[in-house]
Formats: sequence, C-alpha cells, structure tokens
Amino acid sequence: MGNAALRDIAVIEEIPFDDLEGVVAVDAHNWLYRYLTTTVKWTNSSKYTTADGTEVANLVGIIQGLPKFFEHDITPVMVFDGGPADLKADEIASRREQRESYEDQLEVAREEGDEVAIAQLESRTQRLTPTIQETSRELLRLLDVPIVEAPAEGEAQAAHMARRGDADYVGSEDYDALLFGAPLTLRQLTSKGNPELMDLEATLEYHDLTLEQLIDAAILIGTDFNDGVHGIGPKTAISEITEHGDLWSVLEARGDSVEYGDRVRQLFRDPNVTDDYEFETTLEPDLEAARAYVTDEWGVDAGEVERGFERIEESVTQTGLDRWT
DNA sequence: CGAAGAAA
DNA sequence: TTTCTTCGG
Repeated sequence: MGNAALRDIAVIEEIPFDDLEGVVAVDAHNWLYRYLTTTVKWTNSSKYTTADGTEVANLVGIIQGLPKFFEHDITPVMVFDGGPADLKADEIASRREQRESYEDQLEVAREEGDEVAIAQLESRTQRLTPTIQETSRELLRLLDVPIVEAPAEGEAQAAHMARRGDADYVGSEDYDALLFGAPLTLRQLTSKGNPELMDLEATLEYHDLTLEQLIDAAILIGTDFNDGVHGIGPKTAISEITEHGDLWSVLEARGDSVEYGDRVRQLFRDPNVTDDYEFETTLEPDLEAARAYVTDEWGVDAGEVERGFERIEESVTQTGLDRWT
C-alpha cells in the first residue's frame, strides 16, 4: 500500500520560491513521471507522440519544467534510478540486457514470493521506457543540467547527497525521502504555487523520535515495500513506538507481526547508494542544440516548447546561470 | 497521492 | 478521533 499517512507525521511548511537557494537533488523519475501523466492528459496526446509512436512528452515536460529552477536560485541535479551507469554510443544492447536483467530479477522475485524485492524492482522498473530515459538524458546533457546515476533508488541517492551536504535539498513528491534521511525535501516543484519544505530534523524533534524510530513507525503504518499493521495509522504508530521504543517491541506487545519488517527497515536505514558522482553547478546550456534536438530531431511542435526555451534563455542572459559557483 | 465519506 | 475505503487526477 501507499504511505500517504506519512504526510500527517512530517513537519511540512510552505516556503516562498524566492527563499530557496542552492542545489536540489531531484528524483528524476518522479519529476518526469509527473509530466508523462499530467501534461499528456489534458492536451492532444498525439502532439507528444512521433509518427512511429515514440513518446516525447518527456522532452516537453523538461523544457516546461526547468525554468522553474533557473528563474530562482536553485540548481537542479537530476538523479536517475539505477540502471546502466554509462550512456555511451553503443548502449542499445547493454540497455536491453539491463532491462531483461530487471525483468529476470522480477520474475525470480515473483516466483519466490519475495514481496519486498518485487516492490523494490517495480519501483525502479515502472514505466519510463528506455527511449524516454535516453532522450531525457540527452536533452539534459545539452542543457548542461547535471545528472547523477543512482545504483538503486534515485530517492535514496538524492537523500544521500543531501545528507553529505552536496545538495541543499532533495526534490521529490515522495514522502519516502524522509525515511531515507533527507534533511530537507522540496515538494510541488512542478506545480504553479510555492513549494512545500519537509523538514526531517523538525519532524523528529516534534515527535521526539530518532530517525530509526520514524522508520519503524512508517513500517507499522505501511510503506511502498510492506503492508502495515491493520488498525495502525499515524497516530497509534507514533504513540506505540514512543511507548515501546522500536518496531519489534511494539509488535511483541500487541501480538502483531509485519511481513519483511527487517528487510524493509534495512532498505531505509542502509540503502544502496554511492559516493561516486560528480557535477558542476555552473550551467552552460547549449540552447541552439537543445532546440534542434527537440524540434528537428524529435519533431516536437515548436510552439509547445517556445515559451519554455524563452524563459530559459532569459535566465541565461540575465544571470548566466553561474551565480552559485 | 489527496479528498471525502463510511466504519470503527 | 482515528483508520479504512473508494474514487478522481
């Protein structure tokens, strides 16, 4: 099940865009997914599909979404989910292998009934096609937007970067970021109004919990990787953890059990992340190449991306996008 | 995922 | 008051 109940636990406040400054490690999958579901929805979907049926809504989404960052003092770093770490010229074959490898792993997990592994793989596999991943990366590269390849969940990697101080915020709609230990998470970066700031320290302080206890509470409620205990919502989860200390004590006291509790706990406490990344925050986008890529190479209607490019261009000429160094 | 209404 | 369920986006 989902874990929308975390919203009731997390300390979240609206923050003016102009108060933001620094680097935001964006969960690229979530960010892109947003446009693939919403942008396509209310407009003519054929507009975002080429003659041979290739989805290009992601390109439109990127061009419409990036100005949000550029027009304010925040540099996006796009963190992609685990997959091929290297995107060179001869990657088609290896990418296919990678996909099949995921499929195989999923198959094995299903056969074994390993619910946690299934959930984990599905969260990575979802529905960003290889083409979408590839064209997104290429467009971002032309725009000089940094990309980081996560070994597994992009969410976890982004949180890791924020914890190390290499990013000031994690950008994601997902409350899981909190459980992965992201100090500050920005939500609603795509929509019109101001974003929300989710504060881990404030959350822990408010409930007088440790991060480990917060994770345990979340497991009781239910996460993307496990079903919670029936009858336990945010309120009782917090009070039970507070009373008994940790997950196992709570379960023992109530005579309840939770499937794969230890696995899920480990998933959040010690996620698969890497220190092997590097990026510059001084952006030098090649707008001409980006325009050509989107309109000429992929045939996107120029009108669809005109305003977005203009906004990016204005940001570039006015600020050079190099305020951060 | 969020909102709203039912159920507990 | 809190949790469960359903439905819309």
